[in-house]
Amino acid sequence: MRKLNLEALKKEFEQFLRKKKMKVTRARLDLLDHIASYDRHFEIEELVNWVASRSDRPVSRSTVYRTVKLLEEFGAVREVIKKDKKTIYEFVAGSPHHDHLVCLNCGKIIEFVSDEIESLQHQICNHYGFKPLNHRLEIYGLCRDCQSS
Amino acid sequence: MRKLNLEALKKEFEQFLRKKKMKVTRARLDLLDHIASYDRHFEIEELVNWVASRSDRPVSRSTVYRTVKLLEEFGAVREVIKKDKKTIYEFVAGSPHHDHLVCLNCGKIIEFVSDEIESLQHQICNHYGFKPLNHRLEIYGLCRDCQSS
DNA sequence: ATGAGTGCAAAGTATTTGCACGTAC
DNA sequence: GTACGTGCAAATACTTTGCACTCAT
Repeated sequence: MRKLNLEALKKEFEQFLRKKKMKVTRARLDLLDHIASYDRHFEIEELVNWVASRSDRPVSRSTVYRTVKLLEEFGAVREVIKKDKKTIYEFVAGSPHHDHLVCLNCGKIIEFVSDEIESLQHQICNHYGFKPLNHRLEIYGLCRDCQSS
Repeated sequence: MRKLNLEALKKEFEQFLRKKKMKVTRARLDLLDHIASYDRHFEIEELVNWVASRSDRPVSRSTVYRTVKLLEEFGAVREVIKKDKKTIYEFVAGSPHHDHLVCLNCGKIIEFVSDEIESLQHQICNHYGFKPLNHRLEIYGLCRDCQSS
């Protein structure tokens, strides 16, 4: 599956925190652990419950919000879409950049990778003198299953 | 600029409403008018104020929310991004599909069109048996001006 | 020891909704 | 005249924040 050394990632995160003069706390490391083991798209509420369910050290909703934001900055997590009012995130450390097909009927999310699209994007940015830091491509429609029914 | 006959668009919208057995009201037509003349990215709050500022018939925030949703369904408006908690829309009737470069520093939005990317997207959808209805590509980064400063 | 981190409850904010009244048909 | 549309205020629902306490350094 994911070719990622979780221990190494945690060490990097600790360094990231130290560099920002922030503290390496149990809640922060625990959350990175739990998000990595959840290993798919998640929303804050799910994460709060997931943590509560598999550990005897729950983390408060506020801290989850604060830490997810931090992990986003660190680069281990990214925002996928805002669906209704909720934000859906994904754990991305160790996996290549990818985009999404989102089924409007069943909500399924299919990931795909396209180097050609990535490279066209770079051409476009060059043309505008724009420095890309991040991007997001989502295609909304109907997945195979939902088309038949 | 925009090659669009506003009167024709309004007629189409009226037909759209009748087909849905909805009423053709002053608020609905007025809003289409105002959005067309605003002619750039907008948020609900801006639209409410814009309408209030240039007409003696303001439209309530609730009706704006309801009507924008309707115009989205009709196809004259589309959601661009959710920024913070707000949703940013754009008027799209009469203009070709395009995507966005969003400057993270100043908030500027640059539009671009790429047929190559569109066609690669179709290839990907075919591969997954996915029927695309709609898509959204945003590249976040720094615009030319914000890189220098 | 000290200040940053955490949990809680309260506040905030974009959006939605119930209801009484107005208006298109 | 009837039912749908509108405006208002209240309700929602996700997210943020102030504050007192706890913990990493």
